[in-house]
Amino acid sequence: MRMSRMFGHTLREAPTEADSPGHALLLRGGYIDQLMAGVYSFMPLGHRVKRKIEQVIREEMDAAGAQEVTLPAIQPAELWDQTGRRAAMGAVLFQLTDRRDRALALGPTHEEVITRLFADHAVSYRDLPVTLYQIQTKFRDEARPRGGLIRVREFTMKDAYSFDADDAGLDVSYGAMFEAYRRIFARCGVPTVPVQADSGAIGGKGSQEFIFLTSIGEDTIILCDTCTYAANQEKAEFVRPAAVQAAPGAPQATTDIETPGVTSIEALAAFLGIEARQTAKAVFFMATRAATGETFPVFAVVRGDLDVNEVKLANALGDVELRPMLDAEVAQHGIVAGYASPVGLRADVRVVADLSLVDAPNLVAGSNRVGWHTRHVNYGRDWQAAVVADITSAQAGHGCARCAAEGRAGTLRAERGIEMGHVFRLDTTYTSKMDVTLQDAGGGQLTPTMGCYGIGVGRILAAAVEAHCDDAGIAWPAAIAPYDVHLIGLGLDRDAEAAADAEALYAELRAAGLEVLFDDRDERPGVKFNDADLLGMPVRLTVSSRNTKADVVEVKARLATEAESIARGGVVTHVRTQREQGIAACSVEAVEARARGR
RNA sequence: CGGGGCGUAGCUCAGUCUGGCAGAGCGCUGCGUUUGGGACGCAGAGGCCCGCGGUUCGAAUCCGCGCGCCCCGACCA
Repeated sequence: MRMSRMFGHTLREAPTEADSPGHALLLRGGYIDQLMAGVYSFMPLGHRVKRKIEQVIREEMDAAGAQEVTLPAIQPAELWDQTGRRAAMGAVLFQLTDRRDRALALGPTHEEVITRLFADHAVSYRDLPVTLYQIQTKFRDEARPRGGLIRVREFTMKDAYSFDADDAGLDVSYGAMFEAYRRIFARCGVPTVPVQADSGAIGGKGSQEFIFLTSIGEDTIILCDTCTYAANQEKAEFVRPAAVQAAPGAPQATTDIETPGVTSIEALAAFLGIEARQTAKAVFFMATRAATGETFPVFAVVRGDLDVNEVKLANALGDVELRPMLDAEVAQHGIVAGYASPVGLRADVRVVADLSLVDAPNLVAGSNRVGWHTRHVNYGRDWQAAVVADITSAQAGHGCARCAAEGRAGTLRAERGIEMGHVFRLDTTYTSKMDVTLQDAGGGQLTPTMGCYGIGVGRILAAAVEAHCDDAGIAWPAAIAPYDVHLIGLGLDRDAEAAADAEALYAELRAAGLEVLFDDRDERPGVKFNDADLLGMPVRLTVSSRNTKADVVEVKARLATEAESIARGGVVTHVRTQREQGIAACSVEAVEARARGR
């Protein structure tokens, strides 16, 4: 491509909308353009990167035995009613009506469509196993798009769906996708860590996310410093710090103490001169059961040094949506905010206790009257919970549960990260809701078990830039760079010989199968060098009068500090070798080694 | 959905408080000089000052109502 003909210009200053270094570089380089909140165009350079990422994905999916399809983006809304997800998705689902007033939706994901397609065309166990995938535009009306290409409302996603006869089959399909994902992220130069994750609204029995660890991430990831345990904070298990045990003898009798104006755990601990873990903390929610629409109050109790984890709490209650209780509802249920107590609660309030409370004696809890707390509150003796479960979040410094189970001491740390891909064991969640059965080998019927596997193409692009850039610009991983080589011609309008040399080299490189961005513009050298650094092709070549006279070409890898002169005759081979080395550098081992080490 | 900020040239931003010719730098066009890390001179082009309504002799500027974008939070497959 001749730069003199390429659509789009580089910017010296980044538009103010840029909110990360990588996003700024993509905007400055003319890779992407924002049309509205969370909706982007990919300009020629950005489009090329996107296509290359898709190609990597396609190759790995095909190699894993998956078959590519294209599913409709526009779908009947009633399909979403069959699984109850039209309601579950809520406002995130883009909905519209056609001219006959039929309710439609723009696909945010395709479990329903693929399950229908599968049901229509698979008839017996002999059709299993099968994995189908597509690379498609998804639509999600996110409440708040952010982070450049990270959280957007229209985006390209690769989604794959596996169908198997049984759990053992699902394990094989899931494993194949998991390994393909590791290769995809590595080849694209994006370091990721697989972490245990909550399945969320998509349902199913367990899932793992591939996380790119970065300070601009929107998820909190918990990692062990000793073993390989890693999990999303929504899901992470941990060893609770020990409770302060009672002095020898039985739990003491409760006594009320006056605590004027003391409504937070910190204030309470300071006021009484005790630790936060010697207190009980209460948080109240309204829960709505998704299946029935039934609404009920929830009173969550955790030890004072821990925080309620809403995802875990919702899971402990089973298939509910939670929202914080309004002030009026708090009063209506006889709860005194700031001094709430699990002791003597009304029967219609569902009490859920964290595991940390069961063996923590003599805690200080609220008295359920303004200005008073109660000492020596004990679970079992003074109050009971409908559910006792893990409903608190792991935090940095907590113990690693896996290490503890295996007799080691591991300490957890917390980092920010972005979800690049997510693999789910859906089990028969969708096939049973949509009533899909196949004939089995024995003349009976079987309900296939599913897996689903997603990757955000735009997120890979954005993360690749965040992971590979410097102050001057982008440094693309070899496999996804828009062009393999950036060929700069200096002073070509003044030197016909150098101009002919540059043209010849441009042709030779292309004839050798390399993709070349040729800066043939009438610009000063500084402009060209700076644009080359900004745009970030892996290799830069410079042809100029003095190089042509010496029968050499200057070569510089994007991140190298110095250029080197090599004989004109060896340029094509040299570039090809550099490209191969660049691709080899993105091995699974090399990229994953980088992933945790940030 | 709650809180905050911002909408003026392709980009970055002055001008708004205190109403009175639509501005600067970069970028863009032409000519000339220059030419190895974002040159210089001369001459130009480019604006629904987010929109609508109001106040006023007069509104980018003041008032009201919208819309859009960004940030923090809530939410997030």
